[in-house]
Amino acid sequence: MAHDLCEVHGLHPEALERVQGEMPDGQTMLRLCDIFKALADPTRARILFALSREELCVCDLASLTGLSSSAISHQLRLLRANRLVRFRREAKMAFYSLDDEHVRLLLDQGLCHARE
Amino acid sequence: MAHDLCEVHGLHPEALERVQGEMPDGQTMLRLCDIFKALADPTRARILFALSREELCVCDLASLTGLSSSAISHQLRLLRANRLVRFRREAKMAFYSLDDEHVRLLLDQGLCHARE
DNA sequence: CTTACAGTTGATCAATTGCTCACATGTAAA
DNA sequence: TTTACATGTGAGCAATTGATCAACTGTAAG
Repeated sequence: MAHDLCEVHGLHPEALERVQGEMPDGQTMLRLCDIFKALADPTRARILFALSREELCVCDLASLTGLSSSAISHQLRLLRANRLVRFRREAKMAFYSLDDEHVRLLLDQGLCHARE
Repeated sequence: MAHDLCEVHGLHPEALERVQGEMPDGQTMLRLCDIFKALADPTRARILFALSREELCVCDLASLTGLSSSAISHQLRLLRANRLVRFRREAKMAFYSLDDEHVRLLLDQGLCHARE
């Protein structure tokens, strides 16, 4: 017996208990991952970077990325669902922009790290 | 003709040009996405959060997450490949910790946003 | 040497994901 | 009203991903 004891209790129970106490709850963790997931795709990262500089419509973003406006629309839907972008309608067009200053901060911080 | 003109040139060429000028190059973008990808999974997010508080071994992380040490080892390999964690060997154990203060900042910033 | 065990690794498989395609919606010019 | 066109949406498909399983490695106690 005593098999897998390590994986059940861990080798450093005191340290584990400290970490457990501060660990965010499951829902917060999922929300956190959703935010990072939104930033974790080249297309969406380009979209968000562009919107951090200018308010743009779907066509602009399609042109910028070289993808179809359908593809962009799908991604914007996801970004809207995560409340990372908001939009306003004007005639036929939909103008998108960042919903939150936090997003810009995350992007810039990530870029800073990406460039070492 | 003049079909798809929108998707070729965009509707706001001046704005597009401004954004294009500041857009990070492809390699930087991929690196950026790799970093965010590493943070975009609940298991890895938990691992990174834990390591942001304590130096821990694979067993500890397995116990913390309820996953096999194999699963954890796979994820740590990925995190190592992205230079987000480093480790030192001591007898049979491998102690992991965050490789970079930037990671802790990104995590905390993300959490701040996740909690609104 | 033998055993135990922390850790690593490659194969595999189900689930997720990002795009395309075809079609629907809504607005405005002709 | 007809037409053009910016945008949104559901289905489908190929590629990616995260876990499990079954090995294997290396270290240290007996």
